[in-house]
Amino acid sequence: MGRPTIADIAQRVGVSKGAVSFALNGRPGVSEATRARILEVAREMNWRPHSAARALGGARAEAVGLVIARPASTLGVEPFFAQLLSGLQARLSEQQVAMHLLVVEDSAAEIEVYREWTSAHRVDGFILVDPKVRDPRFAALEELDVPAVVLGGPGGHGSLASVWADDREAMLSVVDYLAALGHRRIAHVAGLPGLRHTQRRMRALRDSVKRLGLVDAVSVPTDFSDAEGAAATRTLLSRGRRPTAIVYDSDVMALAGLGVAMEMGVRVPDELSVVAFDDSVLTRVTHPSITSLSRDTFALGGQVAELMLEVIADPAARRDVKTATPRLVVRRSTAPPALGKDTKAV
Amino acid sequence: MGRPTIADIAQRVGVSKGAVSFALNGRPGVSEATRARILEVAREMNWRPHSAARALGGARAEAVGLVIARPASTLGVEPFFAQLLSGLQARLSEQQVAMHLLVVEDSAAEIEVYREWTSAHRVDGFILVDPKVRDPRFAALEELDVPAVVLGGPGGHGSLASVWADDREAMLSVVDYLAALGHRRIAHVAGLPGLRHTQRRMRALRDSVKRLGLVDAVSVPTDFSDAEGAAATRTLLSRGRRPTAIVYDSDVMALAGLGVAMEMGVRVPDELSVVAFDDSVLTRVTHPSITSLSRDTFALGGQVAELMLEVIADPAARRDVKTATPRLVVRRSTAPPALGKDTKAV
DNA sequence: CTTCGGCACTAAACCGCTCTAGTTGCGGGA
DNA sequence: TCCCGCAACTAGAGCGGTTTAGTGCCGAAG
Repeated sequence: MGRPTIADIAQRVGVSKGAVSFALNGRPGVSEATRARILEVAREMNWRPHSAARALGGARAEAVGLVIARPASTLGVEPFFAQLLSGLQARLSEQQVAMHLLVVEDSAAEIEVYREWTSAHRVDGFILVDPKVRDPRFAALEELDVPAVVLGGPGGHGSLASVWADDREAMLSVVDYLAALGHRRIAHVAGLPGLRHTQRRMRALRDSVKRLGLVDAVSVPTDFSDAEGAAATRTLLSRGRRPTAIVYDSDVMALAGLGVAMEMGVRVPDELSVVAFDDSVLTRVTHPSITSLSRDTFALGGQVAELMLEVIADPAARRDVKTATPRLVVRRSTAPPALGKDTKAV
Repeated sequence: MGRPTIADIAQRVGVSKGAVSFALNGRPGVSEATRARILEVAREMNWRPHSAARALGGARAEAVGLVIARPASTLGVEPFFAQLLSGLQARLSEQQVAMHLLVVEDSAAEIEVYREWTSAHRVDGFILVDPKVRDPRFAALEELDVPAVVLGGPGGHGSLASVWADDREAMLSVVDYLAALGHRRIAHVAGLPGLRHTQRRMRALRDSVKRLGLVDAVSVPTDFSDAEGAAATRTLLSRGRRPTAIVYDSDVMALAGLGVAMEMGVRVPDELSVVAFDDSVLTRVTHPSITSLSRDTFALGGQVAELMLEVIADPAARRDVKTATPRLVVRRSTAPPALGKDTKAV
C-alpha cells in the first residue's frame, strides 16, 4: 500500500471519510472520543495530508512565489538577496509556508510565470522585487487578482501592498553628513538606472545641490557589478577635479571602489571618503571599514513576509508598510576632505 | 467564471474532456483537425493546467525541494549559497522546473519536511546540502524512496546520487603550495566541525605534516561566521610561535582574518600569508587581493541540477559526479615567509 | 457479404480531500 | 406521548485533470 489516505483511516476506525476529515482539521462534527481515536490512528499510520488534493478543493497552497528577473549569475554576488531570502524564510516557516523560487530572464517571462502559478494554484501570493520605472508587472498582478506584496515604493504600484524604505530620506542623510564634514564634490555610483529606487536616490542627490551648496554632484549608473563599480570609480577619480566623496549604491561596489582607490594611490579616507548604501559583513571587515547606510535586510524580509501573510489571509487588507529609514553607520572610510587646491573647508 | 477548465474547452469545442486532455498533451487519440481546434480554443480561453489536479493523478510536480538546516540569519552571509542557488536555477528553469525552498532549524525538522513534501507530491526530488558526519537524512530519504542528490561526498551517503568536489586534494594543493613557498607553520581556520568536508580538509592538513615536514599544523573549527573567523585569527596570531600562513574555509572568514591581521599590525603577505578556501568577488576586490581556491559555484549548482533532473527522469540512474577540483588562484595575499627567528627558508 | 481491425472519440472511474445535505438517535419541553 | 432540535455521523458530489474501457464507424481482407 502506498501512503495512507483518509479513507484508510476511516476504514480502520470504522467511520466515514467525512468524520475523519472533520477530526483531522479540528472542525466540529465529531465527538471528542471519536476525534481522539481518529487522531490516534492517523498518527499510528503515519498519515500526512496530500496538499494537491487539498488545493484541488480550493484550499491554500501554503506557499508564496518569488520570481526574480535578473541574470542568475549575478544573484550570488549581492548579499542583499540572500539576506532578504533568509528574512522571508524566517517568518514564513513559522507558518509552515514555503517559498517557490524562480529566476527568469525578463519581466515578460516573470509575468508569464505569475499567470501559470496563479491558475495552477501553486502559490497563494507573490512577492515582487526590483520595481522598475515603467513596470508592466503591477498591472498584470492586479489583473490576475492575486495577493502580492511589492518590495519598494511608495506609490506607482497600483493597488498592491508594499513594503518600502525611504530612499530619498536615506540619501539626504548621507549627503547631509558628507556636506557637514565639508565635502562639496560628491559623486554617486548608482545601480541600474531602470530601478525606481535608483531614480529616487539620484533625484535626492540632485535636489541637494542647491540646498547644500555643492559644487559637483554626479550620479553614474551601473549594473551593480563590482566590475562596473570599479570602472565608474576609475573614471571619477581620473577627472581633473575629482570628487572628495563617493556614495555607492551597494556594498560590493563600494568595496570594489575602495580597491580602485588604493590601486590609484588615493588614500581613504584622507583624500576620498567612501559610503556604501547597504550594509553587510563586507563593510565591517574591510580595512578601512566602510561607513554605510545600514538597513536590516533580514528584518526587511520578515516584514515583507508578514505583510504577505496578512494579504493572503485578507486580500482586502492591502496596505503600505514603511520600514525604518536606514541609519548611517559611521566607520573609518569617511573623514573631512583634505584641504587641496580645489577643496575648501567650511 | 473562474479560470477555464478542460471541461469548458470541451463544451466549447463540442467534444469530451478526454479528447481535450489528449489534444493538450500531444497524445494520440484525436485527429489532427480536432487537435488543432482544441489547441486553438484553449489558447483563446487562456487555459492553463492546474498543477494540483495533475499532481492528484500522480504526475510530476515540476519542482524540486531544497531544505536548508541553518539559522536563517547566517544564510545571507555566505556568497556560496546564493551562487549555488543561482546555478541550480539557471539549469532548472530551462526545464521549467521550479524550486521549493525552506529554511528549518535542524535535521529533524528537515526530515519531517521531506516526509511531508514527498507524500504531498509537492516536489519530484530533493537536493541535500551540508552532509554531516553522522547524517540521519540519508536513511530517511532512502526510506522515502524519493529522488535525491547530495551535494558533497564521496561515499557515506548510501545509495543517493551525489555531486562532490575533492576536498582532500584541494587542501593538499594549498598546503603543497604554501610549503613550496617555504611555510612550515600553517594554520587552518575551519568551518563547522560536524560537516563532512570540514573533516576531510582537517584530515588532509594533518596528513601533510609528515610528508612536508611541517612544524605546526593546527585546525581551528568555527561556525563559518566572520566573528569566529576573526576570533580564531586573533588567537592564532597571539601565540608565541605564530603561523606564517593561515588557510580559511570560507572567503568571509579570510576577509575577517585579513582585517584582524591589519589591526594587529601583522603585514600580509610579508609576515602572514592568507588563503581562502572559496572564491567570490570578495577575494578579488580586497587589498591585498586574496589567494583562493576557486571553484565555480554557479557551475556546481548547474551540475547538481543536471543530476537531479536525471535522477527524477530515471530513479535507477543514480550516480556520483565528481566536479573539477578547485584550482588555486594566486593573488597578493601569499608570499614566502619572512626570515624570522623561528622560520627557516628551505 | 461478412468480419475484423483500427481510428476517433465518449463516458466514467479515479486521485485524496473537503464540504454540504441528509439521516439517525436521543433528550427535553409541551 | 409526540414532536422538535441538536449532536454525531454518513453519503456523495465536486475540485480539474488523466486514463481506461468501451462505442460507433469505416475500409480492407477473406
